[in-house]
Amino acid sequence: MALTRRQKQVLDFLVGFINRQGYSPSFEEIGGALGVSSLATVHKHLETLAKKGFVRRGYNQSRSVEVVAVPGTVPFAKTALRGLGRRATEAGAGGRIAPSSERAAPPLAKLEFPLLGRIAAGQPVEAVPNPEVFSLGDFSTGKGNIYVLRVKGSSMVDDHICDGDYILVEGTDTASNGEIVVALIDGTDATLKRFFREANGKVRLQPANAQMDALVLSARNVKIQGRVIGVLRKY
Amino acid sequence: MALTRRQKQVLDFLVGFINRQGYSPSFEEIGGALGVSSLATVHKHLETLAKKGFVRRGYNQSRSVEVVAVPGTVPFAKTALRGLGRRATEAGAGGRIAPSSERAAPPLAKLEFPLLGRIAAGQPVEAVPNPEVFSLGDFSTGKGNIYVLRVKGSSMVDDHICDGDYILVEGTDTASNGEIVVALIDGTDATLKRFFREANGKVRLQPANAQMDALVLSARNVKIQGRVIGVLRKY
DNA sequence: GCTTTTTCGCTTTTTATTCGCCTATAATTT
DNA sequence: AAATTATAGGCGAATAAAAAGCGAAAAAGC
Repeated sequence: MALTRRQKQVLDFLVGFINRQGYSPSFEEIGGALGVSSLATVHKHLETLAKKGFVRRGYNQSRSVEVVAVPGTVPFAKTALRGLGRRATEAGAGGRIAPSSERAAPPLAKLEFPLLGRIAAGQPVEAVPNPEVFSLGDFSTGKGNIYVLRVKGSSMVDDHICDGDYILVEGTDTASNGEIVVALIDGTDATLKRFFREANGKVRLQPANAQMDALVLSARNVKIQGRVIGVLRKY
Repeated sequence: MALTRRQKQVLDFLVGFINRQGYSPSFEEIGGALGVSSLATVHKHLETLAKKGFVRRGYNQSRSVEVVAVPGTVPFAKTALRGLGRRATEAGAGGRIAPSSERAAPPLAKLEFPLLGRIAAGQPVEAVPNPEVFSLGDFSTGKGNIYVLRVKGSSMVDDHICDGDYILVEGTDTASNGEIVVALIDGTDATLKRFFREANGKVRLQPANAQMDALVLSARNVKIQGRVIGVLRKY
């Protein structure tokens, strides 16, 4: 069943609120956010959303709204199938990734978004016939433990990795030439650089920043901690 | 059954609108976009599309159009059920096309990764005590529909958005000065630029690329389709 | 006792339906 | 060839229904 504009606005607010706060808003908060002064109206909206199956809540229970579905991509193809098969590997291989697994999962973190097409100059974005789905699962390589780091500093700007960006790192202790790695120097300093193996047991850690010089070090002083498999940026 | 040119135009508009807004357009909006002034005509188009099986909607229900098929699209069951575990049964109950709204509860797999800390030069990465998690849900703003586009071309490189990157877009028809937007020019060309409102009803669409010039256009020729809220890159 | 949700009428706004009529174009019949 | 019929596309206006809104009072939960 489809949503009206207003219903979609309500649902969007719920998703956002719950994702940010970790709990459901009260009727008054919902009304406030949407410019609705009557709780009756809010109530009606929630009932409709529940009837349509996007939301679930307990009768007479405060702040009990859970979002159970989000209207997705138009001609439902391939959705929801990506990135799931590999989970087991990732969870099992890791071990040292911290307690995130013990945390209660939020009712619905929106993990996937429709990939509608390409943007440049040319066709309108309308009418992409077969939207795929983009999800964080697409980053899983199946090879190692994956974690996120926040980038500080601008040693990789020329590679378009900026201060404040998040990098997705796959834990590994080896790397190929040219890969961007998280490396530990002398067991104490972690750094983000491009990795190159040089002659006679040396490695070169090359920043992507014209202002900075490469580090050439003896291989035994450098421990690869992981390689960068993705970049995420929030505005 | 095949579509006429006009019918295809209507369907294309519906697909685009629903993907971008997350809800169905009203008859008036459809008419407006296609240059049709009579609601009767819109109504007739939707009836034909429904009769031909491309669209489904409820009698007398506002904004209830759902697109169930797009010519050139392989139906869900044929493409998707390949090499999957329990998800297959869950998602494809009966093998029919599941309308997005009926999609079952959120995938339990949590596509979240621990946010271990900051990387620059300093502490080793291991030792961060209390990792937060990073998930795509963090991008939900609560304000609009979110979708992903793939970037083609380098009009935004100076803002570190590169060819091949994915951008997360929040569907909206307004924007503030300086925001990166997806804009539709003259109803035909979609483009990615920074948005600035100029004097006397003009807007400036500013690429972030020293080689390119800004476009200054009359506001009515520019339709904002969304604003960029994030960037994703895979290596 | 205090906060939050439910329910009741009732009003307004938004949106869909339907009716009659018009014009092209393509296909069929005379 | 001319006349006829069918079909797609179109117009505007009247009508009807669903969606969205209000305030206040009752009920339920903590």
